[in-house]
Amino acid sequence: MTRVSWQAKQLTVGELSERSGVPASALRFYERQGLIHSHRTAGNQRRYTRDSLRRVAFIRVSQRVGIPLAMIREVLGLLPEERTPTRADWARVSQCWRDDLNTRIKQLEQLRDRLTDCIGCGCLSIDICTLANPEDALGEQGPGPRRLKA
Amino acid sequence: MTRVSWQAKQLTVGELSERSGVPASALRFYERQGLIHSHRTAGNQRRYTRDSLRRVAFIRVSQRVGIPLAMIREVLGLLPEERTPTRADWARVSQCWRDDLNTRIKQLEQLRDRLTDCIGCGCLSIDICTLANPEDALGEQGPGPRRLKA
DNA sequence: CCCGGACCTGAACCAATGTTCAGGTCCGGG
DNA sequence: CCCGGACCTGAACATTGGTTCAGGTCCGGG
Repeated sequence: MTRVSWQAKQLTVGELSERSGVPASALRFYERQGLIHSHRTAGNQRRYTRDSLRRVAFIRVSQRVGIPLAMIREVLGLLPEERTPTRADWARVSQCWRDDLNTRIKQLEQLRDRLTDCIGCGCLSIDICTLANPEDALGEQGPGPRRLKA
Repeated sequence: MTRVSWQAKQLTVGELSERSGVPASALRFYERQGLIHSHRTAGNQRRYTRDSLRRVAFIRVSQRVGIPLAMIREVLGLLPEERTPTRADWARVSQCWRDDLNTRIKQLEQLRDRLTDCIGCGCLSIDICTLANPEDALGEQGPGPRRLKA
């Protein structure tokens, strides 16, 4: 049981892909975007440490919440470099989404509660209705697709 | 007060844009995509009837909920042709999003409740965690950007 | 009747999020 | 040592939801 010989198995792209359910092309893309990292074998092939699994999982979960990759990259940047992140690290990072998540939930609930009223009652005539004029809450953010704003 | 002379004022793109807060370019885009309709003056300029305001409002609200335009177009197709939609019509149509909205809210709540647990406790090691493997609920839908799935 | 501002069209472009492909390299089991 | 499957890169393409631009037309107030 020598320390050195027992290295946690490094994963190839294919393996990480299969384990995470994320296509290898997407993994390479995430890497180009700086969301995950790998080191290379002598033959220039990617090898991932096991915590990449958790990073990838975090990415997908975050995307489900509707967070764009750029923002995910930012909070992933909060994880310690050169040290395998602990549970506390992950908890701290995932805490980042809680407020966002709560805000989103509240917005959707408001929307649900007002949708029928608003559209049904005729106040969806713009100008008045906060549903149709949410600029205050959302603000302009420049061009490009906007996922949860619009 | 002749019937014919009193026509509800038709809106130009610029007016509809200003009233709705939606850029004229977007309105033309929606029209190309079949989400709104106009008729033309002799000089080929667009004129919108007033209920376009409500259509546009509905589109924006729906987008806020995260519905893609294609789906919005479909439910707008449920509105009566050649008759100004009544409140009941609108209510019926907006009913379409309620289930979706409730589902989304439930998913987000679940996500919020499990996020810290899951990531914090280490079960975000994929394979096991329903957060990271939501295929059952979401399913594959082909290529391209996926907004709320991912 | 004229002029400037609003409007028209089609094409090109943007950004996010990936996928696909061509052409070439690596690696491990027999 | 060899072969087929996995991997590499860079470029091109896809999709959603628009914006911007060039080049030309319309329309209404003076």
